[in-house]
Amino acid sequence: MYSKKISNAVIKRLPRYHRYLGELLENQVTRISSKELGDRMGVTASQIRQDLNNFGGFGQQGYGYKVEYLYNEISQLLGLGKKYNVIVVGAGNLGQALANYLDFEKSGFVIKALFDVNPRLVGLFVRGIEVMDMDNIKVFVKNNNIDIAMLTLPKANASQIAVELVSYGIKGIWNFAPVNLEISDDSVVVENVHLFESLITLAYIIKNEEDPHTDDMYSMEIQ
Amino acid sequence: MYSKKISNAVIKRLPRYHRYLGELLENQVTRISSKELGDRMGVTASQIRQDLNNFGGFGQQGYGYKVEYLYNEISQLLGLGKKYNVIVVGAGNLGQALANYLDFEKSGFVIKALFDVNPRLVGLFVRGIEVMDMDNIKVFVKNNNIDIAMLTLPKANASQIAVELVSYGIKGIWNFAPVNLEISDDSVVVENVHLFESLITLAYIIKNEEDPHTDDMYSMEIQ
DNA sequence: TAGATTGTTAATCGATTAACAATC
DNA sequence: TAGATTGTTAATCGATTAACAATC
Repeated sequence: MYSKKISNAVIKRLPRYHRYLGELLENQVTRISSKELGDRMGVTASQIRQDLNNFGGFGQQGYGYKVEYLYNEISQLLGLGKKYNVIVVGAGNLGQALANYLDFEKSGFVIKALFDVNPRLVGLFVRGIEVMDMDNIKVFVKNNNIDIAMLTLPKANASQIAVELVSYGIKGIWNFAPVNLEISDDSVVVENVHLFESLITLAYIIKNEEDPHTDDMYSMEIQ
Repeated sequence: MYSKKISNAVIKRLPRYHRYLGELLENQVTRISSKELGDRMGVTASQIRQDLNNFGGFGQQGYGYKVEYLYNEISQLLGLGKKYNVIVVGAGNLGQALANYLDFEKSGFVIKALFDVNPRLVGLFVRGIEVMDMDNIKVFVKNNNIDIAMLTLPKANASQIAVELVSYGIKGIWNFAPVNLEISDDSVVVENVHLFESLITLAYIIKNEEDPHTDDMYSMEIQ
């Protein structure tokens, strides 16, 4: 069966369509054209139609798109409604913040445990979820069918632990450590969130907008 | 004076070059060719040379690049070494995690205060930094020359507060709220960090790699 | 039916890669 | 000098936008 490759650019836009459609739904909007949705989102109608047609024809000529139907279709595409078992590796501030973020749970990302090497943290409970010693991670991942690890470790340990996690059968790593994980195994998906680089980029653009030598040439479009 | 527009794609790669060069420096590597740097980073030598030549010729023919020199030049380009006054707006888990992240301070992003509406949080100190009542934000921003606001508010309040901050003269907003801030004012730069969308994207790719109907067609390249 | 808007093909634009003369 | 590798121009590739026939 042939199916064409979906570009990463398109995939990254899907959650955003989903979010906007969710808002329309909340506001009792029942139908929308690609033109109007594009105007609201700040993208072209063409792009929306091209993107959606990677996955199928969800609209009707002369009418537009049914908001609820399209919302549900995109939910399906994204796999929302599926349940993912998650661990948080590194129970510092960021790890705890992630564990406390309830919206993940609502969307099917169920956090099963946190892990840390720090004995002061081990045994604590964050929102009812236990912080376990890193030594237990292997057994835990294997016994609890863990799909995704949220990695909030310091740079020094991140790569090694990531490789271990992959060997225990984890399917995805959401990486907050400031390293690019080098994992040869193709069965794992890595998504890097380099917060620091994001902040530096922001500062760079501020700096150059202020700079009187340069024209106003950096757009504020981002993400 | 003419200067050509630097594309966003290039700007977003600069911090990554900076990071790799920093690591080379730590390992006492003194020179590197675009070929070897590209191999390490997983990009083409061409891309590195093209990117750098947006800003000037930093290398020498037949030799390559001096690591320390190039590192310093990119630091300069990015404005590292400059000092930015920062506030964290929303002192929940994520806000506190950001305030605790020392690496920001090291790089010149000095957090001056946190703000929250929750009276339980107001008056607390996070790493010696006071959590203040949101009512004080206007005066504080104006009196303390605040450059950047890290916004970790719930969706409902984010847009309104963002608009206010802009009116108080803030230059950049690092937005963690799951909304696209609509700010017409061109003098402010917004960088959105939509963590939830990032996680959904990860899950989507996992799902489709597993799915036996589709070939292995989603690359694990990300960011 | 007439008007609107899709799905889809074609044109454009921009970013990446390749090639190579310049030169250290 | 000969070899290596840059800076830069040209070619390719992919993503975005425009156009329009199909059709609700």
